Amino acid sequence: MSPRKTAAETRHTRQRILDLGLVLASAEGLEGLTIGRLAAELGMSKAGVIGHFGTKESLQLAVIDAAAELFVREVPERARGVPRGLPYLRAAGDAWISYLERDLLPGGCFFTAAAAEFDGREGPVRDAVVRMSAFWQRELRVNIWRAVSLGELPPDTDIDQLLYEIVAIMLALNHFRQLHGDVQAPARARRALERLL
Amino acid sequence: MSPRKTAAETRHTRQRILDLGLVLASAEGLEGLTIGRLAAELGMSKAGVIGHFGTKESLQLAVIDAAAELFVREVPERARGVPRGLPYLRAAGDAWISYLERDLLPGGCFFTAAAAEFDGREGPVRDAVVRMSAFWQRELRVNIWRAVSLGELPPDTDIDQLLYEIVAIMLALNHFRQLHGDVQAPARARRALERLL
DNA sequence: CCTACCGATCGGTAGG
DNA sequence: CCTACCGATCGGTAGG
Repeated sequence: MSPRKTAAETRHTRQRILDLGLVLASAEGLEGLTIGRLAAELGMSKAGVIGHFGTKESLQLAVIDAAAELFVREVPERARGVPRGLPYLRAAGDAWISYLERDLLPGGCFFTAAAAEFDGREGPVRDAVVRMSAFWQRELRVNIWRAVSLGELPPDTDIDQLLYEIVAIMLALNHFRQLHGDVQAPARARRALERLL
Repeated sequence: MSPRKTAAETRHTRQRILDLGLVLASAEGLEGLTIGRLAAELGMSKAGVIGHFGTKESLQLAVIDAAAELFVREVPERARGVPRGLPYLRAAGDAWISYLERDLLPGGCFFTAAAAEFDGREGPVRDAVVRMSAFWQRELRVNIWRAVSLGELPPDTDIDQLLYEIVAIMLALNHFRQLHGDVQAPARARRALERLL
């Protein structure tokens, strides 16, 4: 009867926009993501694209959410069921390296790119990136703490120092892989992580 | 006689453009750097700005050169005269941390930001960023090799692994400082570096 | 170095 | 979801 799309079709279109937005934003940045380009590549009008989100900023926030979903699916979900503490840290670290190694997004780790892009700015987009980054670091920190409590790591472990060094390994993996095309970077990351844990 | 500017004045204007361009690009990215904004903040016309460079891409390349000059002045120059090998690595590492700690540019390390922005693209700008990054890493690598040769580091040292971990420390310093405002990050970087060297 | 201007694209809106 | 349109800004040029 009605030419209107069903709710399911609307959701599907929205997801198509976000899937492509994630790919484009990882390569060109969240600011370089434009409504016109999304529309052209999806065979839609600009109004059709932005209608799902209202403003470009809302679109950027939705893409960040989509990136977070991808990361959660690829890293913490793969360590689910593993005992908290050192085993969890090792499983999550392996999943994290594997996630970066498989190049799921053309621009590498979405959050590394977004963090570098927005660390000098202010506003809701920066805040969302900070929130996601902080959330995952809290998750790691809790597990480091537990590993120390259980005696899986030395009692004099500096928890924030170890967290710093784990994050450093992953940032470097993304850097060497994306900028220098270094195929040995995942092996280096694994070796560095083994030494820490 | 002539209303034309002298060559010295022209050079001075060009340098003013580059100085501001470096500040703006570190915060908003090399792509976010616009000719119109530079012109407005310098009280010039757009034609006056772009006339010094020809195209935006040439302007971006000139800003990269200016960033390289700043880095060289702040890091390798400060380690000049220090014996090559482990002493040089320690001096350069301290200067590098100090450079990031003093927040000389509002967006943190220019090359870290530029690397993340252009690692998913192609062209002369990306190539220039890769070249600068590779140059400095070669410098570090030579000194690691020498430190091993001189017995300052263990003979079984994996040179590229150590280089990877040094770069990782600096990437993390920039990340924690810029994104999370972590004032303890420089201390963490120093501690991690001491453990490596 | 300027004014004056170009076509292209930006994010976004009105109305259907 | 579309067409048609808006003002603003983009990089860049002509001519002086």
